[in-house]
Amino acid sequence: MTSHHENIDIAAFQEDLLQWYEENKRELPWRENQDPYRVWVSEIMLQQTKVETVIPYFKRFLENFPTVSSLAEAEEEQVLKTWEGLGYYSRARNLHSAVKEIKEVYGGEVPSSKEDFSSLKGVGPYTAGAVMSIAFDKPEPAVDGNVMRVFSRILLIRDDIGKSKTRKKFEQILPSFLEGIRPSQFNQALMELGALVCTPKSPGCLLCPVQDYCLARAEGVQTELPVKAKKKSPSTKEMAAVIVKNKEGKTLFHQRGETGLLARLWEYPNIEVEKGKEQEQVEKYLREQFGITATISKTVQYVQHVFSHLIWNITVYDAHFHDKEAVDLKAGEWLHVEEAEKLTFPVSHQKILRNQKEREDEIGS
DNA sequence: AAAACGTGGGA
DNA sequence: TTCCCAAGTTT
Repeated sequence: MTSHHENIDIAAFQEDLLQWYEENKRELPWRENQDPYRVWVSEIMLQQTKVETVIPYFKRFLENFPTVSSLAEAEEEQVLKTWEGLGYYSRARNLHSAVKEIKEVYGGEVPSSKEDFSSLKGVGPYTAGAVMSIAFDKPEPAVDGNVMRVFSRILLIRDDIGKSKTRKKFEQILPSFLEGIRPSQFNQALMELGALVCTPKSPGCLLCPVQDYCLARAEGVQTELPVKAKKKSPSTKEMAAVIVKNKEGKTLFHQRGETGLLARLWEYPNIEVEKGKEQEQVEKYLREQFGITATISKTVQYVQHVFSHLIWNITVYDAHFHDKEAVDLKAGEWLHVEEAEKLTFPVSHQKILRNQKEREDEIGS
C-alpha cells in the first residue's frame, strides 16, 4: 500500500513551513497564550467565519466571559447577546452547554484528553484536533478547509472535499507530518498558509515556502484544486412580519423555538405568506398564535435575509390593534423597543427594530 | 451521505 | 448580480 506523500522529505517540509510561519504569522487575540479555553472559543467562532469578523466578537466574548466558570455561570440570554450577528447560534448554545458540563464533570478544567473533549457538545473532529494540538501540543491532526486545500494541492488529491469521507483521508495522512515538531505550531502554520498564501482563488505559489514540494504546482493545476461540488442555490420564501403595539406603547415580540433555524432568538411576529393573501394570513396568524385581533394597516419596510440555504423576502407591516384593553396573550411578550434591544435578534429583525425606533423618534412620541 | 445551520464580503 | 467563500457540527 503506497501513499502519495512517501516521496516528500517531511523533515524539510516541516522546517520550511515552520520557518515561514515564524516570520509571517499574524498576531491574533487568541494567539496571546495557549489557554485551552481561549483556543477553544476561537476555534468555535472561526468555524465558517472570517478572522476579521471574529476578532471583535472574540475580544468582547472574553471580556464578558473570561474563564470557563464565568461562562458556565452566565445566563444563556447574555451568551447569545454576545454572539448576536455572528451566526450559527447553536455554536454559542453548545459551547455554553459544554462549559457547564466541564464545570460539573471535570472540575472546571478543559479536558486534555481527546476522547473526553470530543464528547462535549459542538466539538467535532476538527475542533478536537485543533484544541488538543494548539493548546496541549498533542500530535493530533486538525483538518479544516485550509488543510484540505493545502494538502489537496501538495499531494495532488482530487477527492471532493465536500464529502465527509475525504476529511478522514486527510486525517490518515497528517500524523506522519506531525512527528518531531511542535504540533501547535505546525497545525497553525498549515492553516495560516492556507489563509494567506495557498488561497482558494489565486494561490500565491511564488511566495509559498513549500512550493518545491507541491505536486499541483509542478503540474500547473493548483487552481483546479481542491475539488469541491457546487452547492444548490437557496430557495426563496415570502414572509410577512408585523409591528403590533398596545395601549402602553409596547410592541409584540416572539421568541423562536428550542431547535432549528435561529433557535431561541427573538423576532417580530412573522409567517410565510402567499402573494395576495398577506393581510388575511397575517391577521389569522395573530389571532391564532397570540390571541390578538388586529388589522394590517400599511407596509412599512422590506427586508431581505439571505441564509446559506434559504432566502427570506420579508415585508413588514404596521398593524392596528383593536383590543388594546384586555388581552390574554397566548404567546410572545409586550416590550418597549429599548427593552427589546437587550434581547438577541437575527440580523433581519435587528434591521426592523432599528427602523421602528427611527420612525418613532421622527414622530417624536 | 446530504442537508440544515448565519452572516458579511470579495470578485 | 450572482456565486463562492470562511479555522465545521449535527442530524
